Amino acid sequence: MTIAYHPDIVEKAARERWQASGCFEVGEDPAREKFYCLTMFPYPSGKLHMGHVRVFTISDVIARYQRMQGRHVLQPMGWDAFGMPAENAAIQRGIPPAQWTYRNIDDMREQLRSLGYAYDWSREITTCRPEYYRWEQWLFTRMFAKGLVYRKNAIVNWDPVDQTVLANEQVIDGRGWRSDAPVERREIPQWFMKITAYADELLAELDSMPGWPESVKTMQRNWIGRSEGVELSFDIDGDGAPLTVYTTRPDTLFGVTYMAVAAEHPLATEAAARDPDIAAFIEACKQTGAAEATLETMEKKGMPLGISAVHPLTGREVPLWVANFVLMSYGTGAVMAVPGHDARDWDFATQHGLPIVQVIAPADGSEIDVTAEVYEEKGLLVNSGEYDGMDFDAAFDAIADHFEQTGRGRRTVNYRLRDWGVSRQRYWGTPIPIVYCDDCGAVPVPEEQLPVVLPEDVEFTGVGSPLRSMPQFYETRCPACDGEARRETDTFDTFVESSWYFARYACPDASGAMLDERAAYWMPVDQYTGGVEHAILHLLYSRFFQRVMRDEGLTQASEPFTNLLTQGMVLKDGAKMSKAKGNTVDPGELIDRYGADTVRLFMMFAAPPEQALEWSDEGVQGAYRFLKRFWHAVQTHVEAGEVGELDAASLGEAGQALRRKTHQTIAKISDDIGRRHAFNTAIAAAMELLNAVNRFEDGSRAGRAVVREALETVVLMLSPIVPHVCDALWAALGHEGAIVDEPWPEVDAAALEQDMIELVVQVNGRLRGRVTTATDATSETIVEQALADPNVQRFIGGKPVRKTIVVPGRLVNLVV
RNA sequence: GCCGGGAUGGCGGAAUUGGUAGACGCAGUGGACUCAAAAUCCACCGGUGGUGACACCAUGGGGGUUCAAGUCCCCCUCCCGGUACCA
Repeated sequence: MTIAYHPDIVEKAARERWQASGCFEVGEDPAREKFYCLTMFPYPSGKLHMGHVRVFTISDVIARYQRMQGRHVLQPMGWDAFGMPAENAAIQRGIPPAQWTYRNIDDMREQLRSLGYAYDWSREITTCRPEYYRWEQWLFTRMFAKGLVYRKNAIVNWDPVDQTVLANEQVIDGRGWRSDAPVERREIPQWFMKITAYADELLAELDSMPGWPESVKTMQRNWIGRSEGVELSFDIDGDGAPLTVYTTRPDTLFGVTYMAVAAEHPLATEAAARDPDIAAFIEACKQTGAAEATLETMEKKGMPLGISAVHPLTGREVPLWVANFVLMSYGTGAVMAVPGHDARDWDFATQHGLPIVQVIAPADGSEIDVTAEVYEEKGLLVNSGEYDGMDFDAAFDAIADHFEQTGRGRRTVNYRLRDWGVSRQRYWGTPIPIVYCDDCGAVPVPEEQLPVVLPEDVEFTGVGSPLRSMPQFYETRCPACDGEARRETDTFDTFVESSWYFARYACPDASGAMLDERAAYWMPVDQYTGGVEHAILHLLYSRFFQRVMRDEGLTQASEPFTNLLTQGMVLKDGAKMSKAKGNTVDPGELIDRYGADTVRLFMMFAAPPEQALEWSDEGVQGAYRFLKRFWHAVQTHVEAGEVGELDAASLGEAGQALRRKTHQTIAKISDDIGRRHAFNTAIAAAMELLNAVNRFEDGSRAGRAVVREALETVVLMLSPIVPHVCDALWAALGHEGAIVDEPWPEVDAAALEQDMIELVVQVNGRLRGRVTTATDATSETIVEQALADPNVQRFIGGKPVRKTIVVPGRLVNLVV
């Protein structure tokens, strides 16, 4: 009687064994090759969701696989614990954010344990703890000293009813999510980090990061958006100061028919003082959210300011407009408009009846009509005076030279990337360590006074930050002059915590420094896994912080993550699983019913990791069914008794075939997991091998030896994916040591050898037959055999064969 | 709007470097076992025609390159992610 598969018993035993041996808790071992495997840490929202299970399982499979490859593997876990949901929960349920967060962490840690991840729990990090964020505050003061942070006004979404700043997410169709009042753009002073100081390095290094997906690198390049252009100034009629604009297309300068400035531009403000209609328009521009998607998709509107600029080359006057699509935060807040050769300018000119002139002609001499359709390609200059006939490069240089020589402009490199605004007018975050003094200004909190501790026991009403009504928090003395002073009540963007946590896992208990020498051993992260939604912000900020820490002498590496895997979302009924849509599946319930291995197996089998995964209850049952078959196959094999020595030389044809399949599968799965991260096809290959074992009928001692090799191979290779059941099956196969300490199986090249091979025969590229030939057959022999096939002859139909193509090991194509 | 990604049977997906489209699994159909059901096992399983061997059609839509295209190029549609205060 075989023992039945009881996942609850098997999984509990395996986890107890791992815990007792402490096999996943690692110190630093310079003699061994390290492998730092990291998952983007979760926000403790309350319960583990399927998206978490997916990303953690992917990472765990890689960690366990690398361990079997002999590497010294670190896989830590922690909590991105600050953030808005805790404040929302506090408003809705009257629980202080800290209490809500710590409770969630405890719940989620238990759920994570039930999934059997190979974590080093001794390194757990929680970002809302003062012992963590004090180093973030410390680094900020270091950056302050180096001039890498500064304060300036920036635009926020303002809810005029709730009297509070709104996140973009809280603005729904231009209205506050709670008050339903139309939001306003408002300028307030905020702290910025100079990420642009590293823009060139962040961009250049992308070229030498082969371990990152091209798509992510492309997105980051576009986000940084380095452009080479010219800043040039237009005189304003009357005697105002000249208006400076930035353009990447100085070759189109003669096509300027109007200029446009942002609503916040000083020239617009001046005009508004004269003209109430303009004032009203600017006011209307401010009645909209600050998100880029909102600004770029809204209808393009504008008004003439009633003043003109003087074209610096032609001397002609061009009208000056204020327009809602010009961004104050990019370039100079003003643009020269070339409607003939810029799509946005073209739309605006068409709408407002502004002239459109052609100044670029296609290099191939074809005719275009820019009044009918915009032409944005580079070409040859026309209607451009002395520059006529020049191409883009020649015109760029000639015009840039002219402006530099006359002192009216200069070549400039511009970035789309903006400095990182880190101030948040929220409570549940890291306090920004600044004190404001009437005499000394903004003074950073000295190191010995850190951390500035966030009070956790607060009354949370949702109207403004509680810190602003806590004099015991904000009343302080100036660190410079000891006079009366006021603490900053804004907190950091939560992206700040997640921009350096990966390094802190190396030394989570270091009390005297942000990082110590252990970081030199573990950094950089070898494999980083997380959602593609973080492709730009989190990953760019982390690359920035890594460099700031490097320049502070805390770590050597410039890049924090050597290899990056961005996994897709978990969908159900075609939509992302979310509480709002009510289509969530609770991992806990499934683990109770089928066990963690079934959930892990389904997650890894249902789709490749980068792709969106469609949830399927039936698919989970299929995974469970496979594990039962797997279990049964090993148990029946073990019960059949003793197994002989494997004698590869004397095997029959069927035995040889099964051995070949076993070793082909080792090669396939090693490549699938190790190189391609194609866990779904790795599992499919394991299933195929198990199917082959089940079909294999030789019950002799020699036959059972081949079966044993196949089964041990499958158990070893599936152990990163379904570690609990493999732990039990490895023991069932008579091994005393734990499977987590076993090395990955190796391919026996001799087992792969084959005398005969089947080739496909095509006629004119279409499949017409198959031939079996010797593996080393010559092209002539293969073609001869192919021509002997009657169906092939039928399609040749007596016509002469014009060409034969032989693809070794695959096919032969006869062209007639 | 802009940037990135995606679309293959009834469903999830496979096809790794341009070389047999549909591996593996799910669902379904038929059968075995059973008093019965569940579980398990076996067989079939893209569409059309054909008893069949086979043939034709088929990888979101349209065009192109090639002996050969799901894969490369051009154009288009729809869906997803990001868009700087969601994490």
